[in-house]
Amino acid sequence: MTDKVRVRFAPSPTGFLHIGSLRTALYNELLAKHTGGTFILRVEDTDQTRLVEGGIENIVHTMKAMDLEADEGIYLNDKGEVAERGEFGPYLQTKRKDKHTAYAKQLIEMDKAYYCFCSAERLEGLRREQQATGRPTMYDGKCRAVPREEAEKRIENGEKFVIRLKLPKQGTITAWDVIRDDITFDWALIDDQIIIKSDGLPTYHLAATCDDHDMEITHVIRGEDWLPSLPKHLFIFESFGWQAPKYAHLPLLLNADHSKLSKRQNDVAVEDYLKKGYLPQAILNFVALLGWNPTGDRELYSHEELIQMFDLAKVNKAGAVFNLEKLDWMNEHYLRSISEDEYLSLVYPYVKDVNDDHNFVDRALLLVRDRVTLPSQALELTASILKENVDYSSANIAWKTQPKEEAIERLEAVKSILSEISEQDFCKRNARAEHEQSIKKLITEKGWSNGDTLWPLRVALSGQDKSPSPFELLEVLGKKRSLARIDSAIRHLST
RNA sequence: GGCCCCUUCGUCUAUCGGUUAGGACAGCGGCUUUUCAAGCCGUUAAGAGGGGUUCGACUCCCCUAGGGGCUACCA
Repeated sequence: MTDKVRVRFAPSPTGFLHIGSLRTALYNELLAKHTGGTFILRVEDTDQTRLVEGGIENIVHTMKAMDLEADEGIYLNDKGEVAERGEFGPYLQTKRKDKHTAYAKQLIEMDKAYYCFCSAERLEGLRREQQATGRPTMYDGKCRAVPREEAEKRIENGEKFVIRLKLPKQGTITAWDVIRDDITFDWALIDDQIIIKSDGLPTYHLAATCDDHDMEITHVIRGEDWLPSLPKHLFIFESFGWQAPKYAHLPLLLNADHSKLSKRQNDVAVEDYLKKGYLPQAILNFVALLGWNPTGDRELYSHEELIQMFDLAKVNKAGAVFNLEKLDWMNEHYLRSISEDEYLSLVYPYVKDVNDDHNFVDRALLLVRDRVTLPSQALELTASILKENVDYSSANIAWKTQPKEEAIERLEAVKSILSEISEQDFCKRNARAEHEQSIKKLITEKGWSNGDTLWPLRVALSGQDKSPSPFELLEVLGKKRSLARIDSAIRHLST
């Protein structure tokens, strides 16, 4: 078989791109790109009750932000409107309703499906009774006995109906999964699944299988939660005499307590992570390695490298806990590997309101770069530098048990050498090295220690027990602010 | 309850019968140091349990246990 790979990501437009769906989409895309195949985006909107306004746009937009774009199917045009491209459309499932209806009728012709007139009440009662007696809850097949002529007459008379699959009642079916190998199911335990709802629209089972066939999908990569319905899907392919695609059921993403990843315990929308400032490449890298790792001794991969190394057969079987600590670490890594300009543009929006001096703000942001995990933290990390009046109430200006008088003496001495430096030299690029040299020279000459001089100086400049070094602060603050802060600290010590 | 899937350090994972069971995050310790980070170095920590198969099992098979998913006119 040299057929080109055709894979699809088929989300429901129920609001946002789920982080688990992101991984499913990514694995689909990786397989397509790895093999030179086609990545298709189809939207499964057959549940009219769960549609969300703008849901499709949001999903496609988020995928694009994550560097995932389909080669075929749904996309957003220049105006940001939902559009589609490709030879196998439509790619919006409800637009394929006529095809689905025709396929369902064909199944009925072939005696692989039947009309069912059972009311919701009867089904509910049946289920309750089965539960009470400890039996598996499934449809009892009552309408299998309704002759087709009678069924068609009832439909003509306007009676509500659905169409169910007429599954075998005995025997087993063995399905093959790329990740899990053979899986055997007992037909007797599988429900006659509804494939056409009373609103005339198909359920997932019919729509997805028929569309996958029509779109010539070669590999279906989806979540493990679909595994139990695989026999029904294979039954449909078999009934039509179609060749089924290869199936790969991905392990689930888990909460810390190992339950299926949920809103209650985690942020599950990709846009939530984007909003917090996680970088797309960090999210992509992190999610890719949840359930798969090409080597095991390396963690950082670009999208391109993931494509090169992807191997569907090597995907794990067990679910993976979605653990933010590693994502944080990756985000820090990527935050430090991008250019200064890129870094600043990510972080600047969070602090732009604090100080009008753009240049000053940028330099402060650069100073805390090694401390930033998420761009949103930039504000608190730079606050003590950027605000004009330093508050010393929460810090000790004197070092350890150092007497106040000594701290004042050291600050006065440092101030006097700093006063000699021109405004321009004071804050020129890399002035920090010269500040360090001259202040350390002073310390040596006087026979002082680093601690009893540098601690008071640093706290004088930052107002914080914990902060960047005094030399860096001097350079970024500039002469005027630095001297003012030293004066202010001395005053604070004197009272 | 029934069916299906899964099971290596706390977490993500490597290992496709022979390894001192490797890496990463987190943790811990150290170096550096005026502080906090960063960085560098080091370190703790794992094959659920029981049977087989085999010269040899984390790896193959069976059982048990535990976890998860599904059990809708939702996907």
